[in-house]
Amino acid sequence: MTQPDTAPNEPPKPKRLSSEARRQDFINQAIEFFAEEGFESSTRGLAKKLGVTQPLLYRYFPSKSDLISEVYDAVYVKRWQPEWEPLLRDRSRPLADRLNTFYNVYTNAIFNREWMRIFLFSGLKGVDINRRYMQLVRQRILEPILIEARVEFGLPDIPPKDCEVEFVWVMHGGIFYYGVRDLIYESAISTDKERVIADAITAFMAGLEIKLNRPYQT
Amino acid sequence: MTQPDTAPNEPPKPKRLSSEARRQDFINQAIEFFAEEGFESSTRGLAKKLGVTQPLLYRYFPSKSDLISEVYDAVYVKRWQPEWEPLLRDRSRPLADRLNTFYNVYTNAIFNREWMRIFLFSGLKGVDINRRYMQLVRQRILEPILIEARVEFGLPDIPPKDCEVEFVWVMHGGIFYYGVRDLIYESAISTDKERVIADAITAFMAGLEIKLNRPYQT
DNA sequence: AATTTAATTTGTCATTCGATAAATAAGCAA
DNA sequence: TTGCTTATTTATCGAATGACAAATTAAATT
Repeated sequence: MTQPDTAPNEPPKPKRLSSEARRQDFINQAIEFFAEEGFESSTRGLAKKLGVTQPLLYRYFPSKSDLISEVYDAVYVKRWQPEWEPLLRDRSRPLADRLNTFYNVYTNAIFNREWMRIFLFSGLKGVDINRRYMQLVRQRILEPILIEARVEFGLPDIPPKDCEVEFVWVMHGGIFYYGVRDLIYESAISTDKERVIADAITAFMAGLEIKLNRPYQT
Repeated sequence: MTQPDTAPNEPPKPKRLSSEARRQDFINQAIEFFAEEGFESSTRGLAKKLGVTQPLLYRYFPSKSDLISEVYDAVYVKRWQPEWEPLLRDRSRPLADRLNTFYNVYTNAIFNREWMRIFLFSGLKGVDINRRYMQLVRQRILEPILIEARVEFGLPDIPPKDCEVEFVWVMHGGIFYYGVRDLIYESAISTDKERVIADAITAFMAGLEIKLNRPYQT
């Protein structure tokens, strides 16, 4: 159980975390705290959760809103995986397969209580990073899906129409809202996430084929 | 422009609203206020919007949380229309038609900034009325849709399976999330609500037919 | 061990919060 | 008008809030 504090001739293990590591620890716990209590909750409540006094927070963050910005950054930016887009664009596999894989890994990243609640809280606050996230989803996920679909259906490679993007959004939103029901409202019925995703994609692909093959509609 | 205050031999028009009418006016403005600012916002801010002083609120409502309960009631309960369910069950029309009509009138009722924001705020607070609303949607909308679908597809009339309800939830949630994007995130692309709904229902019906005709899957 | 540096706490501030009591103003009935 | 009732404001309480300065403790360095 016990480990030597340090090997011979090595620098002694610091008893404290580095300033940066401690800061990160504060941010991680702040994610949990604000996700549960909302961003209006007090810095004293957070300090209590951290086991420190409230003024200490101001040693690590200039203000409450700076701390909140770091929380946003840790949740929105750092949990986004760049490999998601190439996964969707891998034409060696049928699009339905790619969609199933993608939505399983994507929801593995975002279907947790902290992420979901922070997303909803920040959306209600109307913060800019929320808007940027929605644009990221559109550009890196939804529009690539439409481009891949046109290729798979043998249709000409023209840019997606707005109402087509909207159609992908509805599928995406349906899956997303399943996560909201599961993790926020705790009212999901089936917890078989893979099955829910597979069914949503089946309907989406069927609907998309109908939709894309009606060129006379705007 | 000017009107006589009262006709002869009629009781004089009261210069003040009745106590109950004033109370209702306060509730209606409180809906706007809390929808925009969140339930954590101060009673002083609300009083300012009402053009009265803050202690006056305590003449009409015993406490802030009582006022909030009245807001919930006005939004969740009083805006629910009982005729929605019979509309879905009207077998003289094809189910896809009924779904289109229903989702157009349903979204007319709930796709407004106040309703949406109050729903999201209360969901994050985990209040009981939110849970009850989700059950209402399931029992009065989603399960009836599944029953009607089985009839239309000529399938035996057995109770809906959980994963089937989940499938309807995903369609419902996709449409709902379109409203969230439009009214909360203000990131909706197309504002042609009817079209978005029609496309969602096309995909849903196609997917549902596939799903219900695979009896060997649980 | 002595000294320096960084981490943390104590104490406190001005402001804002929900709520109450008492004073005032406005409408109504006689 | 006069008196009564209700509506509204003024003044205030205690608690909680974000933030700051100074004092204290603990670790690291010499």
